Amino acid sequence: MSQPQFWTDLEERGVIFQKTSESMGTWIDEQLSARQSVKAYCGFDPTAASLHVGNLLAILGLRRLKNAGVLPIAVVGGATGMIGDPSGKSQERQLLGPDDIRRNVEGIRGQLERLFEGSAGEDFLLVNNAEWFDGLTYIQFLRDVGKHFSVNAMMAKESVRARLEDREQGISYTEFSYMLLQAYDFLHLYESLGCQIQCGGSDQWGNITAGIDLIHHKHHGSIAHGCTFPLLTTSSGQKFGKSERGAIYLDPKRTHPYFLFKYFFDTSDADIDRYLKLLTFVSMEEIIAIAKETTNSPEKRVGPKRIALELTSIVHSPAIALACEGLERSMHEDDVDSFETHADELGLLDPATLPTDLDPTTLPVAHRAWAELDGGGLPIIDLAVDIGLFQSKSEVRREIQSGGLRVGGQPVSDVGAAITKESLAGRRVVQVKRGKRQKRMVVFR
RNA sequence: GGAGGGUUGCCCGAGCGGCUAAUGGGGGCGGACUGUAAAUCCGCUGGCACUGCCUACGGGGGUUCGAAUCCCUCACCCUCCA
Repeated sequence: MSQPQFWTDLEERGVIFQKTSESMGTWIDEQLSARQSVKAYCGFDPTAASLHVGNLLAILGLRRLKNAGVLPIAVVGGATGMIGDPSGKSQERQLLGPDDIRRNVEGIRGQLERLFEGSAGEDFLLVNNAEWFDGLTYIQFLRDVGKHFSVNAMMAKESVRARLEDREQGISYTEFSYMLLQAYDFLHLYESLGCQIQCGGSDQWGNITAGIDLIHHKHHGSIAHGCTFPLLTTSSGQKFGKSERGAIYLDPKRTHPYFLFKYFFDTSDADIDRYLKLLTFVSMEEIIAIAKETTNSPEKRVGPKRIALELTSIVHSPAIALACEGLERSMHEDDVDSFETHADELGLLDPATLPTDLDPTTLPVAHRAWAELDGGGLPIIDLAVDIGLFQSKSEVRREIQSGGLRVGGQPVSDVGAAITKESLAGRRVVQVKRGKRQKRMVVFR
């Protein structure tokens, strides 16, 4: 039997890593053609009040299904988040309190509405599994759910086995029980909403199949499907979505949009194709064209630029994406006028509109008082540390000695050099650059 | 309960009385090359008031002119026996 177009596209892009059935796509198609509603859910851990780029693949995966006519359900693990999923974790997890979780769930809601381009309750559903776990007693749970699981089978699951074999870490009974909770989520969604599909990261496979087994046990002849998305890594083996500064959040109050833009803009050639396929809605034809363009004239950097633009648009907005691109170009070319325009668009120019609570070292701009240039001027060695480009003055000295520090495009050769009003030649902005990539615009006012 | 082994810089891992801010590898940063990519080669990689001083080899104490290196003690981890 032939696969429907949308499913073929998913497979071609490599979005589907594992699936419970070869005919999953066809089944979805049949249901939709018969005007049956199809629902698919994916769980999100409320470990922080914001999602991060590591969650994007799953969210966009759900959105692809949504585009095909499936109703997405995002399950926020308000209850299970209090337990901690052992999958993919080598350490026992720290437990979150109910207040933290409640706050985190609220933060995530808004982000999902933006990413699903709709409102919760209509275009997609957002549920918190605390709703059905809070009233459930332990005894009830063991009778209704626990009875259907064999410990022997549970111990064979990869997520558990890895921890059993690790004598240093081990696994607590709490985390061992996690898969039952997630299985129950699926059962509950099946019974209450008729949800028949669960998807998630590839580390969720064991939990997903546990849920399907539970549904089959409770409802003979029922149909439930599951699929996983591939584990996204960078070609250099780094964990996707982690910068040296930590996780990259979708919340602009935690991670400035420009930082997110830059993260994707720095994508290496080897990852371009995969990222375009998995993280954007750019068509396959266009992806092939971009690959060709990258081979022919790599200096245009159409691939990385496209990835950065697409993702910044999806996460924030097309206008912000364009401003980021403009800012990046002006930073690269050290074009002060253009920099001021774009920095202003992003609220980076005026200290009053500057996003607060952000790690200043992740921002492309630093603000200093004009008066600091009085007298002998502002010593570069001090400034370079203050704006977070270096951790110590010794580092700056070494950098100067190896010729990697530039101010206003000019290499600094003297360790004792200072910036003065005269050296700025009437300007109020100057670029301080460490090597080729780390740079910051210093604005004096 | 008994017997051993271990804890070194961001990570791994040498050193086992002075020549050790501490070999080597990884990572990170810079330079060359290039396309704001990757690979490769070269250099740097505790701090400061930087030809010097301070801090550092799990914590504390001691021996010694001098200890990461020897002794005592506390904490944590591992292995074997019961």
